[in-house]
Amino acid sequence: MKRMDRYDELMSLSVRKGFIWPTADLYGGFAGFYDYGHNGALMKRRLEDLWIDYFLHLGEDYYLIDTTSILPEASLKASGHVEHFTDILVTCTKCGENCRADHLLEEATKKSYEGIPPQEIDKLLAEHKIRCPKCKGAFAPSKPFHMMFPLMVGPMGKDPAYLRPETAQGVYINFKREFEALRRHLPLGLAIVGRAFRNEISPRQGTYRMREFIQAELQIFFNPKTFDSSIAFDDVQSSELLVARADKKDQGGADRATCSELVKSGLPLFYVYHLAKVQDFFLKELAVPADRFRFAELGEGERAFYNRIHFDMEVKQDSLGGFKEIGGVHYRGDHDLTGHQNTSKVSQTVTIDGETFIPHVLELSFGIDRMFWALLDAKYEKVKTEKGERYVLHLPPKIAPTQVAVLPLLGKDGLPEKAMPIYEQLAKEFKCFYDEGGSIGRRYARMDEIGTPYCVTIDHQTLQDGTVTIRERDTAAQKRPASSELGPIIGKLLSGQAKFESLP
RNA sequence: GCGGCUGUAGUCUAAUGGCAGGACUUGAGCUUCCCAAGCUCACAACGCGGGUUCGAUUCCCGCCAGCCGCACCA
Repeated sequence: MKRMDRYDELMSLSVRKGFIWPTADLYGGFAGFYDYGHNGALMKRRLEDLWIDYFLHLGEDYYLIDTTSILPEASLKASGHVEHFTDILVTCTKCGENCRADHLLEEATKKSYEGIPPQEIDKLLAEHKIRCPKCKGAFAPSKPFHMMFPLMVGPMGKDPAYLRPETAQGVYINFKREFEALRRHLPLGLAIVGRAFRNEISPRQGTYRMREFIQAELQIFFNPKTFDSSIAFDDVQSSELLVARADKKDQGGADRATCSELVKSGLPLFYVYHLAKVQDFFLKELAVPADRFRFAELGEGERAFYNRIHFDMEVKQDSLGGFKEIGGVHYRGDHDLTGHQNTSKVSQTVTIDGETFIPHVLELSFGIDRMFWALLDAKYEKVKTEKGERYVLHLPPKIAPTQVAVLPLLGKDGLPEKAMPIYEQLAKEFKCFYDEGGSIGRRYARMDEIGTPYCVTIDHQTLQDGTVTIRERDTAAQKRPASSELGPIIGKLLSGQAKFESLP
């Protein structure tokens, strides 16, 4: 299927069924912003909960914290964002072309102008006689373009601040507090699931590049000399990872390499271990097909200067034209804590077993909205039937917005009266949907399309012996337990403790 | 941000300088003993603003949004 056809198909599902749509589309939309509807909000919440449950169990001292979306300028100066998250743009007075001033200077002089002060730019451009690369026109005075949204806080607006461009800084500036509160243990994991904001020049491709988006990030603080020895590497050493090294990732696919092989190739043991855990999350928890997942290594010139090692998680999405980044695993060294120590003048060193050092950071960073969309792309399937075709959203049961539907086979003969108490009972425990309108096939199809994993049907036999049918979404197979056992059965099916085919 | 294309019910689409039509969906009812069956009825749209015109969904301009290409994405 062509990319846009698939994209339109998914966006149509999203809009029709209450997953996601453009913010303020009542007013024509708002580029780079999306709202979640009732199914989308539930699914997103479940995805976040699954992420939290999985990643906080990677270590003993791993916790969720929650920090503000607005940060004072000083903290973002220390992180480098005020300086490096700004592009100096110059506009051609003749053809209107926008260019990055530092790139023009670098091209002309072959020197780096990373983070050059804006007031220097115009002078330098004039000195080197740089003109528009397209039409040779002259440039208007340069303007800084800030990827961060600036705010003026307080009644006089005198306190400069920004909407956070990433959640990570909330963790770094709270590290010392949590290190004390959690009684000076390393490794220490601190996670945030929350919103981040970037004033993208050109938001495109739906939820792929948004101006307000949700990150799930785990920052692991550790002693680089001892971290490897605390890792249970035996658990993963023979696991195969799907990896595209920097020189090969343009070819589109991925190679399989065991964790041991990757360590032999020079990657740190702790780093490979966490790659394995991240891959398990995608393949086992989210059930992304193996041929749609890979780690893509970022080479020297592609990664930020402070990232010593950087692999992105990528999921192949037909709606976006191939493998697209969902998140990254970044070994950031002591860059962040050192930066905050230098600016705040508060020591970020720790002393453990007589050794004093600044902890290193391994960052596991995920875009929730991107994962959300990738799941729709990977799981929404057109299925041919005898009479035509229908759509099934094969979401993992843990992520499905509605978990079970209760459906009387007919809207008469006392079946609704029998079904209602069953629904009320299940609704105490699960997100449960009741529907008695229209043919049973139509109601199954409706549930299939929003990914409801199980449907319970009340028929005439129920009136006689109290049994009901449970129908599984992906196979349409049915089982027939007593209605009194439904609660425990569905609970086990949803949590993965029981398999449908092994039900009696 | 630049250039090109586009914008009609929830979705997909038709036509038109003079009452905007259909299909699917949705809702109500009938029917129906397990996978979008059938019948009846109903709800529901010209992205926003301005201009030309007796009259604009249609032509023109601006804006917004989407797509493609470029640029951008520490």
